Amino acid sequence: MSTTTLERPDLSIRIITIDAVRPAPAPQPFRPNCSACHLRELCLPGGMTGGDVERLDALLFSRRRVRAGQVVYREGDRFESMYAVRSGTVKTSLMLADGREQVSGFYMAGELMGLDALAEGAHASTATALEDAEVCSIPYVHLSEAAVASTGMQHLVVRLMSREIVREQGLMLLLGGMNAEERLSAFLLDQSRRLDARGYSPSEFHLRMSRAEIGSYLGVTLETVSRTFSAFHRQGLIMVNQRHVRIIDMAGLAGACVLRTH
Amino acid sequence: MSTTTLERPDLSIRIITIDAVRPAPAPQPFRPNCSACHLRELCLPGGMTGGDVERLDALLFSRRRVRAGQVVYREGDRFESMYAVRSGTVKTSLMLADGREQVSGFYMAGELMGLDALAEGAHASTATALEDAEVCSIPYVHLSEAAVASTGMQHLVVRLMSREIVREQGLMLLLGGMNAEERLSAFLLDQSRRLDARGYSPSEFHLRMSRAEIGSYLGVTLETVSRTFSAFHRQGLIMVNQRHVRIIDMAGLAGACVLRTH
DNA sequence: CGTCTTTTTGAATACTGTCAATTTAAGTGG
DNA sequence: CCACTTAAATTGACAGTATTCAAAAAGACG
Repeated sequence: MSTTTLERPDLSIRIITIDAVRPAPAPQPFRPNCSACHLRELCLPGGMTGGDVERLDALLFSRRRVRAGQVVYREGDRFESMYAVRSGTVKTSLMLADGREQVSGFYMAGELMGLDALAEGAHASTATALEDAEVCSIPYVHLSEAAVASTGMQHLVVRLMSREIVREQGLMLLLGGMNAEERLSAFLLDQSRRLDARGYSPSEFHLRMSRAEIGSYLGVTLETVSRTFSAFHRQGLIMVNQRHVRIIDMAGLAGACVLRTH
Repeated sequence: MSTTTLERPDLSIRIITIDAVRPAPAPQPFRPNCSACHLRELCLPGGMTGGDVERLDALLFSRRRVRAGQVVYREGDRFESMYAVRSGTVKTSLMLADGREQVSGFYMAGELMGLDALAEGAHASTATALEDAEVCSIPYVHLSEAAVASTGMQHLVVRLMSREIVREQGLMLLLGGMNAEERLSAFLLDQSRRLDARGYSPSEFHLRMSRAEIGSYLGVTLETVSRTFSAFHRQGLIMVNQRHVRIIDMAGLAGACVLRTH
């Protein structure tokens, strides 16, 4: 097979800081505020009025660096904060009875994690950074207090949770009624759309997750993921080299996503 | 195959009322109150303090009868109310691009539907009664106003939504990593547990949904559902005759539910 | 009682998982 | 910088499971 050459405009540069040799320090004293954040439109404050954004700023978020492979929160941890991804990519996963890992989501800049924790007061999944990342920690007690004062804040929380419910419904459809090609094309189109919304190229990107993680998320084996990538390549829909993907035929890929007759 | 005879303690009696021949009347003037409802513990008020239950009573719920096959709300309808099932069974489903129906949930007495509507202000699924049923309609504007006054009410909504997220996560695990036998045993055990919580027999019950609906929900074909029922019968785990199920070996059925190695 | 729907069952096919080997990339230490 | 080790991805062969197509049986309903 010919070696596919792709530009790599999105390779992250690992910044080796002093932190790497010091023992892990306490959360950094960063006090980011939402009104100045470049993710304003995508993240929590999206669609909020000025007054409510100021209320968000008053919640004393803290920002935390997470290195590739490190955990943001762990399944079973007492619920204290929700987390917004500021940079990098994070996966959430559940540990199954037999010790295997089931990936339940991938989160990009501006997306919120940890909404499944409110039911039981403990996190229902584990969040792990797939690359060096930054997350904003949103203390729930503060958010909850703010919601008492402002209906805008109440609706914010409710809308975010409802959005998560709808997201999971989409995944259920995918897992319930699609074959391997449909699953992978839906996955690639979803990635493309979300990267596009963040100002990256929708047609050429670098996947931050392994074949095994994609497979777990999509409910197929890593071998099937790999084979399906190759099949798309042969069909001229994409160019793929390891984790680098270039979508050649966006419409064709969308066509592969039509639900099968079942 | 031998005909399995089962008692049917749960056959519903169709009450034919005058309503059946009159044109559909406006929602009945029932003003049920939560504090007197026998579903108090299972439903919205579960775990609430006296004051908050009184606030629920003040929300002016209305109760509505729904006949088998009728729709409670439809995908795309503007979101005005959430619904609690008071009696009967309701399914929620989504219409796929190719016209097929994908079942996303089954709801019993005390369970809440319509939480997926808050994100977009429109219902994301259609709720259809599987048998004659009664639902309580909970106007969201009233609930929202009550939440302004009471943190207890705020937490109620948030907890309910989080619970729905966790429910869907469980379904994702099922769809993502289980084979047909594991799916059906998980389904039967879930039905058993929920019927048990409502005071019905956990070991013998009447399914209100068709094989096709079960299959859609579990992500397999109706033929596979039927075959798997027969297989469980042969294995001595259950007795099954059409929609009547008696669980013979609860532990054995739970054993069939262990996640496969994948 | 006949019609329609639902359920069951069979046979053949297609798809995906499993096992195994190879290739490629990435990381480590001399 | 290179050899070595480890991990990730690809590919092939085969087996197993679920789907598809088809037909028959059992209920439901007017």
